[in-house]
Amino acid sequence: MPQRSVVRPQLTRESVLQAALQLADRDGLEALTMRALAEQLGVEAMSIYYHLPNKDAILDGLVEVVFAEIEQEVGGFAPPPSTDASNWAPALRERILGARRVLLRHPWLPNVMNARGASGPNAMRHVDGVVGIMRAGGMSHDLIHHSLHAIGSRMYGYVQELSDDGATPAPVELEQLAALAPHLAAMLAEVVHDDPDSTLGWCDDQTEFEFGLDLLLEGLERRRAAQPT
Amino acid sequence: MPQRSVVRPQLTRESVLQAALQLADRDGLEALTMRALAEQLGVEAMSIYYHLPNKDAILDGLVEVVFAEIEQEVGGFAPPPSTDASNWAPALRERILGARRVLLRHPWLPNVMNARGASGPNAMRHVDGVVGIMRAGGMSHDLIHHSLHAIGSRMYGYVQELSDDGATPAPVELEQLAALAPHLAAMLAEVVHDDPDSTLGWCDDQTEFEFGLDLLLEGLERRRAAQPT
DNA sequence: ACCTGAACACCGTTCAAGT
DNA sequence: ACCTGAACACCGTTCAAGT
Repeated sequence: MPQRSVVRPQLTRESVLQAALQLADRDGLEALTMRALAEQLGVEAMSIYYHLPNKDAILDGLVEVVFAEIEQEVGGFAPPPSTDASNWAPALRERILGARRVLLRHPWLPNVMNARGASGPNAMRHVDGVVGIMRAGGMSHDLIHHSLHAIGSRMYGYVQELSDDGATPAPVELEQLAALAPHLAAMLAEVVHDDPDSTLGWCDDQTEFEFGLDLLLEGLERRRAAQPT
Repeated sequence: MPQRSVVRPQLTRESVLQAALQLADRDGLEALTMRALAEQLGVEAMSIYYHLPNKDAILDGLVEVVFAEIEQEVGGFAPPPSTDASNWAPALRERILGARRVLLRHPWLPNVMNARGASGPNAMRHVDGVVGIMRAGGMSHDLIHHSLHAIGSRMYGYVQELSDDGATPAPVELEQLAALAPHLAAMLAEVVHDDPDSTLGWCDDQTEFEFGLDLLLEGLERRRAAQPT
């Protein structure tokens, strides 16, 4: 007699992730243990493993769930149709502030991304939208690439890097990516093509660091010179 | 007969931190456990607790050890004597790149700072030097304050924020800080004074986020407009 | 197919005990 | 003063077993 299925709906991947999200939002990331999560679900800890292979899979799933929420918040990842050279920056600004509004609801997520990365389809499509906005603004793929590094910590609410893991994608993977994130795939194809040496990690971290740093220093010097004396 | 004191020098706070640094550099942060650290020292795990109260104290100690290394690398935290409005930006650039060179030798440290903060005396004096450079360049305390937020992730090799914990320092603490980090203390005194509402967390995170974001967007727009067509 | 219980190999840490 | 050993309360996870 499946009486208990009346009081406790059904354990699924989705219900586990939903409960994990609530638990982390309420009590923080360190409170998200398999045992605490099971208790919240009214189930034994080991039951979770039937629906998700391990805790890392839960964390990866949470990142994707939140990026789905970001997609809602910004009205879809596609660049606004009217984006051009005159308004790409405000469009990107809105996109990034929208992502930030969501991340402020889940302040523990940047730490998860920092530890586990954010390379699921939703996260990829988010980046794709940002690339699309810059592309519509008339930026070269090379400049877009540098820009992604420069704004990375802002995009993800202060996290490490975009993807040091993002070692050179094999051509096959790049084809798969193109279906999901065409702007991003086009950028990668061009950047990798232009610099074929960079087979292990296609980004020169030092160059990217200095690019972003100089952007900030230039802006600060302008602010300084504009100060009332 | 203290024979073993010949083969194993003496356990001290410093030798524990030195071994912890080596262990983290070699095997990563997740390999730094009390038991593994004890083994590296040729001692039982519990012996460490005689010299340091707990693991958090070890992590805090490591942050300070690395900031001492940064002090060496940049030739002292004091601003170069010749710093003025014409060269403050290159001076700050060198300071930040020097810190980065050290952090690249200890790539696990940003994660420690992210989790534990960096509020020891050496870390404070590092920030003090940065404030001093900007001050010598003729920036107002208010602009310096915004600037610190904007370059925070670069200063610390991509970490969260400067100090959300840095809630309003009590006047007494501020006096103590002045002895260690006079430029920083002067800035805090002025900024807190100007905005007395901000008794809980003297920074408007949203404002600081947008300040840094706009700095980047402006710079990127200039780069875009300068592209060859 | 879905869930459970006992057990294992780890953590950081307390506490009483050794020398 | 300095170090040890056993034990505790946690982790994530394996594996055989239940229904």
